[in-house]
Amino acid sequence: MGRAPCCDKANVKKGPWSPEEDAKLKSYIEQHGTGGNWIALPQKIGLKRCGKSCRLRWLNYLRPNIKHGGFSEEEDNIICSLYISIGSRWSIIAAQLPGRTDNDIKNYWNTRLKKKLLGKQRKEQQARRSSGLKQEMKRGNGNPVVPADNNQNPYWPELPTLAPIPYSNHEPHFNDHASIRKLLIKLGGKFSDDDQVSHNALNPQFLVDVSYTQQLYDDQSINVSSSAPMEETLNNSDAQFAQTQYAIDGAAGLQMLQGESSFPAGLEQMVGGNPPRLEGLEFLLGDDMVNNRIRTTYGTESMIDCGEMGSLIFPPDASNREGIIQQRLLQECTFDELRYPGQL
DNA sequence: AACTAGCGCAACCGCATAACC
DNA sequence: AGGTTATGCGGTTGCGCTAGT
Repeated sequence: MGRAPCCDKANVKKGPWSPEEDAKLKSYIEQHGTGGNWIALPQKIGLKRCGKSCRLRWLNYLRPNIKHGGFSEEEDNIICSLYISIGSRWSIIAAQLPGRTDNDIKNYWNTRLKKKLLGKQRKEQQARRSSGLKQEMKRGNGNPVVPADNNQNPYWPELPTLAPIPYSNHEPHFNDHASIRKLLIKLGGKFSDDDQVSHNALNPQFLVDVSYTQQLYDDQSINVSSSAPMEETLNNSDAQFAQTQYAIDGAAGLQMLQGESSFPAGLEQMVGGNPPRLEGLEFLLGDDMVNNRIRTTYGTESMIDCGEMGSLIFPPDASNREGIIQQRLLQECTFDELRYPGQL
């Protein structure tokens, strides 16, 4: 037996929403909320729409503070970084971009950003090829080849260094402990009272102080401890999440270490726990990268080695910093010191 | 001016999972 | 514990607009 349909398809209107329908839905939700039941909502308002459709319309279009179009370079950057780290998990990516919906980001990526990066990549490849050719000609080599450069990823476009995202204090998400906790649990998954933060903590490739995220969250520190239970840390309002460290293992974390990104540290959990989807990213990562993604296995699915991802994403000088970073982390230096070397 | 191809976006579909009974 | 229902999410589709011919 198949699954019961969520609504009576015959009596449900489809297609674009009229301004009247929008107004009905908006005013009702603004006055009464969703009532926790989207399926019943259209009947209450007298809309001939499926509950799912109402929910989508509200979330993607009618909800207050929704931004449409006009993506900034910074937003592009964040989307790219996150896409590489976690794949097409649009809702999580959207959560890092206030006012953006998953649908919007998905559309933007599929229709523009991918092409934009592809264009950049082609330009760079061309430039590299021609400069290599010139060098070989200078040396008098009659059979020029494109120079092999293991440190430099030819597929990653140069992206400007990110400034911190100016999160609004009025943004509803992440400005309370419960939301942060929810996010981190969602991202990291398994936190029990006895648990260390994650398996990453047992093998702390990277440890960073995440005090930087304070700026993002209305001055409420989220300092997640690798030595204290996650739950306890998140519940500890008195200590205001006392200065601790958080294990980072993966592209997103490394990126943060190197000051190239500005999304919350909790995301690294996902990088470690969920293999990034690289299919279709050949233009960014190169065919070899995508095809030979078997490095570390998580169950039956393979994922790419995060260290390799790191060197892919960062320019050569940045990846050389890895050793220094690890040394410094051993000395328990803070993330801010890494981000702003010599400035603190 | 008419036609067409490509693009961008809103909306739909179906699956996975959470929540409830 | 197992079945049912609601919700959330990512992939896909279809339509309207625009630029090119």
